[in-house]
Amino acid sequence: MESDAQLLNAVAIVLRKLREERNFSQEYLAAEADLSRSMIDKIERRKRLPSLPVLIKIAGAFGMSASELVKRIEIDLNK
Amino acid sequence: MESDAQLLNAVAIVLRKLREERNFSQEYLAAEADLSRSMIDKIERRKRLPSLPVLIKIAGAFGMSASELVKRIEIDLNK
DNA sequence: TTGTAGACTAATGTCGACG
DNA sequence: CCGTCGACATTAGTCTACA
Repeated sequence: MESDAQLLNAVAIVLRKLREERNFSQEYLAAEADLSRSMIDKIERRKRLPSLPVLIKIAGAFGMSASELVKRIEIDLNK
Repeated sequence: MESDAQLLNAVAIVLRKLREERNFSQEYLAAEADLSRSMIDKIERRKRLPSLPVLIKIAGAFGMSASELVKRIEIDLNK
């Protein structure tokens, strides 16, 4: 099953890293991405996996493309 | 909302194109990606948007990375 | 500012069937 | 081989509240 746990982990780590690099609060990021803070929080705590539209929104909030964001997740997955 | 309809459309088009390029049947692709044929069918007919794990599985079945697959979707979105 | 959680709605994904 | 669909289970995502 290639373990969703690993994926949850990678997404959480990448998201938090990007957010902290930019000194974004969860609330600010949520507003920029047009998401609830609850969602950001849950992704970072590995309680939820973002859907494709959410990935795109988050990538947009970070000023990058969704494929770039996914690439970072894949890189983290292979560690 | 950046319209989910456009996204549904782009994903459907990219998936079908890749599948037909490789002469994969829906059933074969579903087996390779460890998904139901129903899911492949629904994505191609814009009834469902794939989640991140599903995107990764489909990309794997096509022998490409998820970021590469997402990139193709983004390219199609910008047309 | 973040972690946590409950209750809820919406969407995803499966199985099985039929044409 | 594909389009379609209903019933169902699972997961994503929101809102609210509290430490």
